[in-house]
Amino acid sequence: MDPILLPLAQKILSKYVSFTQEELEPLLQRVKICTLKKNDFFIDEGQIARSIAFTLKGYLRVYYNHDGEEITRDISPRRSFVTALPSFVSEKPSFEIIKAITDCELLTIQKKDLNFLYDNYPKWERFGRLIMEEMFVESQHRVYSFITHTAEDRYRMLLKEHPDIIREVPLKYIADFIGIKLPSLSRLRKNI
Amino acid sequence: MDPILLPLAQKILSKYVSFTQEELEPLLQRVKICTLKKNDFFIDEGQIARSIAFTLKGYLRVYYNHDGEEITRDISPRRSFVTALPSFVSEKPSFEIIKAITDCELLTIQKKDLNFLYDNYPKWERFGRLIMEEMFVESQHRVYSFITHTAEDRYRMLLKEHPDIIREVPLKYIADFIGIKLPSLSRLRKNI
DNA sequence: TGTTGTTTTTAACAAATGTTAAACTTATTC
DNA sequence: GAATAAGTTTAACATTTGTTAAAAACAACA
Repeated sequence: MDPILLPLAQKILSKYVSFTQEELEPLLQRVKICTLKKNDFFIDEGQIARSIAFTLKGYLRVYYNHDGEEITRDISPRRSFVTALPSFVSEKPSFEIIKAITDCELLTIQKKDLNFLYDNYPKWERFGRLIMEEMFVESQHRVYSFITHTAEDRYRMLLKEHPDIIREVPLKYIADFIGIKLPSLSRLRKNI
Repeated sequence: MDPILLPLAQKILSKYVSFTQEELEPLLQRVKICTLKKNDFFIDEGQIARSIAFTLKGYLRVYYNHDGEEITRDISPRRSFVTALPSFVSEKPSFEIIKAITDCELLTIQKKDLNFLYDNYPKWERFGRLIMEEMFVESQHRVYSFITHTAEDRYRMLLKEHPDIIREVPLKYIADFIGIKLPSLSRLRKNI
């Protein structure tokens, strides 16, 4: 295990539950660093999502095929947890596809290893619950943004909260992410 | 504690984690039945969301005030978990308001009691995690529906999955829920 | 440098949704 | 049951977004 991971893991995790160095051991033994080249798949369609990733570098795109079109649901910012959750939870083939937009560096853990942690360490189960709560709140926030705001508002918000995404991710994916088509996004950008 | 609750609780919960009668005791001691009249608040703006509800009868609406308008994010179907999660998680005043659309009967549990269960029974912590995972998947599903489908599709889907909601909930809330204004919804309905 | 492929913008027209206000329908209340 | 309130539809017009295809800008690479 890369020794550089210890302080990193402590920093990331301390937001949710504080772990001693010892308590982190079971995680550090199970976590792997995974690098992806641009356009590599983290999870392909029909695969079962057996692991969850935390992004260290680069951007992933979560999308699915619908009537021959790729519909992008999410663009992972740095330092966020990513998986095809419906497949991860149900252990059924994934309709969602996760692909590297740029070269990526990820921390990953297998579901079976995560379950081992859940089964044997209550603190890790708690961590899992808190992560899910946070992701759920974030997802609700996104639902609000569709109901409350115009596409232009959503673009401005993204620009403000994740300027790095707008710099580094092709606009066609960003258009999808804010729920409009590419030419409409181009139009908006003229007013900004 | 109402003795009718035991089989009910077992049925609801067994979907996630199976509990023996004994294991259910700590929950049953803490859960309360709460009835609301139409237009009563379950959580009002500025209040801290100290409890979570499970709907037995009736419909709740989750909304917030934005520029003098009420923006409805969610209409709770029967048998679902409802709270103002950002406030519930952070213990800060809620911007979300939860109000009874019809007379309601709810099962509720206080956050402090839930935390007691989490702290003392690993099975309950697991239950909490699984619920959050499910709610998160459901919320992602909703994000997809905004990105992928037209307002008409969303209305048809609601009609198919929750015809009871369309029967019993005023259309102005439903319009909000599917992300359009009331007159637009009326127009759609003509084609259906 | 030139070539190729990708990304982004633009334009013209079509379709969907918003806005406002009035008319209509259905509940509720006295 | 008349009066009032609440909920829904309609219409006319404004605005936003979609669709398609072409042009322009940019990047990657031989």
